[in-house]
This record gives sequence, C-alpha cells and structure tokens, in this order.
Amino acid sequence: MDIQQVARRANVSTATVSRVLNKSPKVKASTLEHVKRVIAELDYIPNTSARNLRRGRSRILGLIVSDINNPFFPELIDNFEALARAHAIDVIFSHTNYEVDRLRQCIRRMVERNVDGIAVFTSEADQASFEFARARKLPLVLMNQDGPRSSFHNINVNHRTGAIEAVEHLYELGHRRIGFIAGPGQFQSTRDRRSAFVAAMAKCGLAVKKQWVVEGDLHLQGGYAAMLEILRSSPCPTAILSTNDVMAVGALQAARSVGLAVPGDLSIIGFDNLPVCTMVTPPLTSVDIPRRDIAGHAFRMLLEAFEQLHAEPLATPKVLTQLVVRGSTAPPAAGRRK
Amino acid sequence: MDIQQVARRANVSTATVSRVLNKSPKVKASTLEHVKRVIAELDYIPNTSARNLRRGRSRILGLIVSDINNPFFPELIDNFEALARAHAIDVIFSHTNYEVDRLRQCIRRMVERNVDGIAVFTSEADQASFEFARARKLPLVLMNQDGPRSSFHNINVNHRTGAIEAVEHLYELGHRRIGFIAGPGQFQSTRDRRSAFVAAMAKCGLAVKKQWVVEGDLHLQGGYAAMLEILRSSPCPTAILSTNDVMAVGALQAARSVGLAVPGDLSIIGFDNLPVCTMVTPPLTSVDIPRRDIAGHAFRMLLEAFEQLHAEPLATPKVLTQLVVRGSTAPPAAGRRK
DNA sequence: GTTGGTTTTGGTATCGATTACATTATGGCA
DNA sequence: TGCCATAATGTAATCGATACCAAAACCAAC
Repeated sequence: MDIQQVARRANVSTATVSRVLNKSPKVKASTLEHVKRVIAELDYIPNTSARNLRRGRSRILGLIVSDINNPFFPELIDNFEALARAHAIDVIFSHTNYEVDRLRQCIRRMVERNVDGIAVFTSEADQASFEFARARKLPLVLMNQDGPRSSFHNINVNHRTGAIEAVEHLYELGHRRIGFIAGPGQFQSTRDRRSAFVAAMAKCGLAVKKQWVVEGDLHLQGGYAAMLEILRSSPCPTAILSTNDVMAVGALQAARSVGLAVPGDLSIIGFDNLPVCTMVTPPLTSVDIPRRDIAGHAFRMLLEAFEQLHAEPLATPKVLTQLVVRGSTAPPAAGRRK
Repeated sequence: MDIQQVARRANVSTATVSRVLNKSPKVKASTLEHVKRVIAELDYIPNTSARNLRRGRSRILGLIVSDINNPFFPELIDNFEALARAHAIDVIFSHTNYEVDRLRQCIRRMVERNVDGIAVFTSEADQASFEFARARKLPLVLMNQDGPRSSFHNINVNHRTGAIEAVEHLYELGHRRIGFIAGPGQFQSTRDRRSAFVAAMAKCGLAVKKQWVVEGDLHLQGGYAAMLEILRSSPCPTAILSTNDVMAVGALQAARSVGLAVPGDLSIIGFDNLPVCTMVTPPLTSVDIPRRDIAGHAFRMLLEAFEQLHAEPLATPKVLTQLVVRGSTAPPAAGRRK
C-alpha cells in the first residue's frame, strides 16, 4: 500500500496525491475531494521513513530524563508529550539512570533516529555528548547548564526564590537553627539547591552549621539516615530543608522513629512538591518546581529552533520556584514567638 | 555525511561500507578495520530513515499507557525501555489519558511511524483501534483483554491470587466485616479487581454487603470520599480493600479524620504496591502487581512476533499478584481472636 | 480562433542505505 | 605457470514520498 497505488486508483499522478497529503493549496477542489476519498477508502497511511528521508526532517523530538521512576518527571514528560501531540510531533523517550555513558548512548541513538531536537532533563551532564549533537547542528535544550555550555538553549530554574521563601517562612515561624539534607555533589540540580539554601540562610542572617548539613542519596533511606545523623548533633536544628521530597519523607520517618513530633518538635520542608506531599502525615510543606512551565519552554524552544524561526539562540527563560506551605512546618517547640 | 562519503574516503564501495555497518561476515579483516576507522574518524551515523525505508522495518516499538502520572506505570515503562535498549530498539511512548479517542490516535500515529509492534497498557480498550492494527498485521500486546479480542497477544494478570491472599490475611486476623472501594466500571482493570474481591470473599465464606462497596475515582479524593461514605453505614466494616493504593491512602486519611486509628480501628489494604506504600504512616499493606514481569512479557512477545519466530499467537503468559503485608493491617479492635 | 497568463497536473530525479547479482581478487594445487 | 574454486568487492536497482520543472488545461480578452 503505497502512494502509487493510491495514484493509480484515483487516476492521478503520485505528485498530486502527495500534494493532497501535504495540503498544498494548488489542487483543484474536485480532485482534492476525489483523492481524499480514495485515500480513505484504501485506509492509506503514508510511509514516514520515506517521507523523512526525502524531507530530511523527522518530526520526532527526543526527551531524556535521569530516571523515570523519580516522580519528578512524569508530569514533565506528560506536558511535553501533550504539546508534541498537539503539533503532530512524536517523542522518543529515554532515561539515563544518572549514568553519563547512558546519556551519550541516548543522544547517539536519537541522532540516528534523525530527531529534530532533544530536551535533556538530567542532573548529570556530559560535555562530549553535547558536542556530538552540536556538530550535527541538532537543537538541544538543557536545564540549568549554562556556563561553558551556554551556546545551547538553556532553561534556567531558579531554586533560590523557593529556598528563600522556605527559609524566610521558617524564620518567621521562629526557627533559627535550620539544617539541610543535601544531595550527591555530582548532580547539577542538587548543587544548585544546596547553594540556594546557603544563599537563603545568608539572606536571613543565619549561619550554616556544618554538622547540620548532611548528604543523602536522594532516596527514602538516604533521607532517613541523614536525618538521624543530623539529630545526633547538639544542639539540634529545629527545622530541616531537604533537597527533595522523597528524602524529606525519610527525614519525617526518622524524626518520628526517635520520638520527635512533626511539626511540633521539628519542621520539615522538601523540594519538588510531588504528589506524595499530600499523602503523608502531616502533609509536607515543599518548594514547587513548575514542571509544566519547564516542559512548555523546552518544547517551544525546540520547535522554534528546528523551524528556524530564530537563527540566534533564544533568550534563556527563567523559571521561578515557589514555596507551598502545608502541615509539616510550625513554630519551634521551645518558644512560640511569632 | 552519508555512506558515499565514507565509501569515497575509505576507497571502497558503498556496499562494502554497508556490509561493515551490518556486520556482514564476508568482509576481509583488513578492510573491516580500515572502514571502521574511517567511520569513526568521520563520526558517521547511518540515516535510519533510509535504512528503515529499505528494510521495511523500523526497530521502533510503541508503548501506550493510560496515564503516565499514575505511579503504576513508570516502573513498567522503565523495564520495557531497558529491554528495548538492550536490543537496540527504540520506544515511542504515548498515553491516552483514559480516552478512547486518544487511543485510536495513538495507534494511528504509531502505524504511521512504522512501528514494529505496540504494547497497549490501558484500562480502556477500543475494538476499532485494534482492528486497524490487525489489518496491517501489526503485532499488538494487550493486558487482560481476552474474550472477543483473543486473537491479539494478551497478558493475563491474575488479580484473584492477590485478592484472595488479602482477604484471607484479614480473615486470619479476625476480620469478618470487609468493605471494598471500587473503581469506575468502565475500566477493565477495575472490573477485574472488583470481581477478584467478590471471589475472594466467597472463598472465605464472607458476604459482600452492598453498602460496604463504594465506587471512587481512583484518586486521593475519591478514596477519601468513598471511605467516608462507607463509614456512614452501621455496622461499619473493620477492614477495607481498595482498588488502588492512591485511594487506599485517601481512605487512610478519611479514617483518621473521623478519629479512627489505622490499623487499630480499621485495617486497610491497597492494590498496586506503589512506592508510596512505604512513605505513608502506617506503611500500607498492598497487593503487588509484578510490573517488571508484565513489561518483560510484553516486550518478549512483541520481539518474537515481529521477528516472526512464531507465526502462531504465543501462549498467554499468566502473571500472579501477591500480597505484601505492612503496617496497615492488624486484628480488629473488638476481639483480638487470633 | 488566437494569444497570453494562470491553474492544475504529470514526469522524474532525489533522499541514503541495502542487497541481488556481477565482477574481480586470492590462493591452492597440478 | 595456469586454472578453478572461493572469497571479496563493486554496480546498480530498489524502498516510498517529495518537489523541481515541464507540460497541459483552462480562461479571458481581443
């Protein structure tokens, strides 16, 4: 079933059928109708490989994330894909499991597939893989990866605004001793959040104590362990900010395991604002990362890039994070000053 | 950058380069080496559109789920994609948002992309879309969609084994009054779970009371509302089985909101065994659906189908569900008989 | 009934890789 | 050395759709 059969059946040339398929304006209304009917009759679907080969474009975008099991990503993927669908673009999706080698493989495979652009939402980054894409003039959108890679399209997620709101919120509740559960240093995103915390503390005139900043593995266990370690210090912090929600939940469980009430004895704030925030008890106060906006920007940038509306790199969109207050924060036990 | 340039640079014909690319055994070792080096030098990547056009296959599989935001799916997707990667196959991914029309669109788009097969993990199903695929001899794997569609490959997930374990577990703890939070009737999966519950109750010789079976929308709110409604009955059940974990968490919150302790006053069991089970307090006892196995079967079936190892439909694999006991179940308050 | 201009349609080279078939190189042995 | 079988390589048709260019159809005006 190919375009020739349709052409034969409709008594026109393949060129005319092609014009109908591509909604070319210069087809007589009657032929248009007729050809359309034949196409429907035969249930004909054009061969995308042939089309792509000829056109040099694929109408496929690549989407790479670190870890699909991380509940941060589904909403982002969802939104990206919805936009793509609306533009009749397909999405090839892959994840790296936080490994740099896999990122390289992913990009390579997507290049083989002739994708029209790639959005890379990974915490780890690899200059070489990016160069590989650049050499092929393939549009690439990254997240918070400026600096040496600034020639790629970049989406700037400002973790500071949310971190500042979080620390100010705690400060206003009366907290002065605030700890932080950090993430592994090799990830850009966790580094960003750590420095956002430091900046926020500075802004409120609070000191960052080394023994109150402990690294976790981003999973439940890591948060649990980190919390226990922080609680071994003396004096203890009265509030904790966590690099992500999952570890915040771990921290919550750890606090409870040693008999501390949340938020009575300890306030906890997470990062990400995942659905799980409303499922735990107490519901978790968290810094929201606007995933829909991020997906939207990424898609729009790729679309514009490969439609060549802009030869120049687009302006870097800035996305602000924002505190969502729920039940895991309250005045510290000692003095309910506010 | 195409195969001709490589051929020219290596002083061989395109046929030879192609043979090298496809690991054909009849290339002299020295030429093989040489051509490989040139390919590496030029950073040449073959054009997949051309290759697919010629070969008539795409090495792309389609994967359709209802809702990527439903935490049931990520692990399944993850596993499917990992297997695909291992076989150098790409995955185009899409979701239907539970809408039948979108399912049809998804399948159509995937056919246009020349996918070699599609795995459909949706709760809703649409005969017409499936026929569309069948007419093109496109392998399709469905989940629990036998009966009239039995000519497609099907994976049979047995919800009964898990439901029976769940009800028996409650029975042994001493529960006799057991309620059920059902899901919307239009989904195959929720119907399956409901009838599994009924069967399990029968097996234990327990009656299913109408007022203890209430339908929820599969979301947190739905579970919350359904639980409140069930609690309005008198006498109340002492234990609840929920169609999914998310509603079970809603039920947990509802119980707590009216002053009931879980598991002290009310035992709760969910379905799915999502990560969130370990995050809530108390951790949720749940029926595990082996998502890895499902993904594995689906992938294997598609692979075998499109490699034509089997002209005949493959045997329908059966996947058993299993209870995972955690902290949300305990003997009923009245009599701790066990 | 021409002519000239505008629509509409058709013929065909082309995209880049694969592969059947043709051709040339290689090596073993008399 | 010469011949033949076999291994290695090359030539060119092919996959299905697109788009350039040319041809044909159409129409209006003289």
